[in-house]
Amino acid sequence: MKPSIPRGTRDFGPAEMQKRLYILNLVRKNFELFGYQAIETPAMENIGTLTGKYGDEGDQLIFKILNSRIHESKNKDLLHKEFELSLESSRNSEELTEKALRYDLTVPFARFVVMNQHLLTFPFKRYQIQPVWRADRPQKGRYREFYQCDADVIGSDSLLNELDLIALMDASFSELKVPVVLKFNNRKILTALSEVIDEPAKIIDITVAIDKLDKIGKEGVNNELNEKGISTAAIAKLQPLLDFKGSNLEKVEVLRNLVGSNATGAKGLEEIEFLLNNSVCKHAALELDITLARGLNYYTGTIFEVKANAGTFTPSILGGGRYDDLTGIFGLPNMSGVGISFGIDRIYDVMEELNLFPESIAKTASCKVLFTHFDAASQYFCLKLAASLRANNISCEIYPDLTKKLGKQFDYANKKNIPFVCTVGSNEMGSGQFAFKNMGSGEQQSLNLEQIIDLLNK
RNA sequence: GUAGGUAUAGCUCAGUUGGUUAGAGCAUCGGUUUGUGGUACCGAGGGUCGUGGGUUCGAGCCCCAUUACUUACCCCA
Repeated sequence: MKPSIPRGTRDFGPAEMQKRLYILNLVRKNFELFGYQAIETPAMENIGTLTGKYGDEGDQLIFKILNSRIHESKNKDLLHKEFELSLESSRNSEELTEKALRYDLTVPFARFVVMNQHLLTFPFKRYQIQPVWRADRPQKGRYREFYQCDADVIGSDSLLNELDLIALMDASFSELKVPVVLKFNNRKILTALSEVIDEPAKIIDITVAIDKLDKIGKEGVNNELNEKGISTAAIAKLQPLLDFKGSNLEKVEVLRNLVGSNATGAKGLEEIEFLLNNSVCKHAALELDITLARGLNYYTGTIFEVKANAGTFTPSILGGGRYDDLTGIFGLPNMSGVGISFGIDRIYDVMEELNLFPESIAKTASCKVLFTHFDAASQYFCLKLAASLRANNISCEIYPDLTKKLGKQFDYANKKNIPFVCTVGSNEMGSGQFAFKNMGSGEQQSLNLEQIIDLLNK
């Protein structure tokens, strides 16, 4: 059988993992630096936990898991009916599928908070680094299995949390040396907008259309609004938003004219101004993007999106925002939360594109010393030497196969970037002086075990 | 769902208007070198040319279908 893996999934070899871990460890370090604690949740959730949280398009992209042992069902007539119904529409039938792979980490987190509320101290700050799955059509920078690295605070509506997250994003991208634009907006503005133009029911259509402005342009947005049945008068009122270009503060004024009189709009403006006045970005370019909307349904306040600036390749590498009532659906109301999600797979792609990985990563060796030998006796002797090195916290390995060819064993060390080779034969076993070679310089000396340990611990 | 591109050795790819036994580099194994790697030289193994059909005296190459992968749109990390 020809080996293959499902489309949109990838294997990661040692070289790639070195680079992935570089990003991952840096992000994890910053999460902990800012006081977030690790949690994990299962790869699969009950399907009802996930559906309805991501918008119609999002729901279509959830990977569903077929119930096991349906062939043993006692009610096959019902199964036949459910299957036929599911051919007609995208409804979920729990008879056929009651579990699904998680689509993001935020919704499982909300579920976790509700189930574990008696154990948690609020405001609760958690981080979570796990894969998620989306039944998307893969293409450049888009995978069906990818990692999200989430940091969320729940149980606090203070805007200090937003400021802290901005600092966290700024520090992380600065350390990774990835050039970014940190865009933000506030869903309250979009809510107010839909009220001001008398189309409150169309808020999602409006936000989705506006979000596409930089891709399809003003006319494209207007066409889409028109197709969604938004009135001409309402579209006319939106034009100042689509036309405007200028500084962050000038954008605030445009918004004030548009939605300042609306109570929700005024609140949104207040929040935006607070973030503009108090956030500190040393690396990222902070930009109020009044057309940023984001597809996920659960956001209600601040929304974040970070775009990498890698020439023509400018994928969105982080998303996030505030959700006021995500736990309400699970029976715990009044729990405002805010969080962000680093997309490390795309960060990896950007860093590869811009050559941002430190060179030292490529040279990382599997261990420090390789023991080479000639026969079973000398190989066995290496076991004791290896144990001594490891007891001194020096990583090492013994060439596992028996071969008379030293060259082959040296070649192995060379290919694995192992910096030192210690050769053990009958002479060495007798004298306790080992042939110890530095693979970089080619220099070789005769040392006893103690001298080797001293040299490597320097 | 819509539209393009690709499919030849383990990997990356050549392969002329259709012509005899389908090639290269890398990788693997062996040798030059039976106690020393990177460089060099010599040699070996490894392919039903994605699959099925068609055109032709003759198909890796042309035509049709099909599958997989990939890119763009939609949406998103």
